[in-house]
Amino acid sequence: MANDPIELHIMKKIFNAEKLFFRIGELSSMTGVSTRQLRYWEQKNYIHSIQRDDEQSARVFHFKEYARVSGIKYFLDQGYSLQAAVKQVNQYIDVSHFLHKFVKEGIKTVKTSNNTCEIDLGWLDEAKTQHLYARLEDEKFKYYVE
DNA sequence: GTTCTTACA
DNA sequence: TGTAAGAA
Repeated sequence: MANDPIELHIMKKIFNAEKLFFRIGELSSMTGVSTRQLRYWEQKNYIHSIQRDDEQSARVFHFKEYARVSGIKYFLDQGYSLQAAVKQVNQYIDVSHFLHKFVKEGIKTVKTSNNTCEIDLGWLDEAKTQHLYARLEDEKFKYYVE
């Protein structure tokens, strides 16, 4: 069974981050950002919570907001203004989207056995005559065309 | 007990 | 941005 290819959509089901939600108190203790700040940042449209039934009900934040808040907090601690910190975080989130897209589309199948790994990176050419593979050898990835 | 808004420092 | 109030 160890040689069965790993399917990425199964991994996504095993760890489905889309289902993670937090209330303001949790998000605050997770990030070290006060609830007062979180409410203010949301009012400024720097972060967003999920649609509420009415303005009096508790905010609910998606896990992606945890990454955003943590990022803003990081750059704030580095001395950036709140505005500049948000701008920095937006750039990093853009990069993370590109990387996610790259992994999602670029990795076809993964085979593993005994601490080795082979990743099928798909067709190398338009004519689809050659596949590009990455293999783990001696703790390092090497690339092959076959 | 937690979160909400509003208001003041 | 922190803190305190009273309500939900």
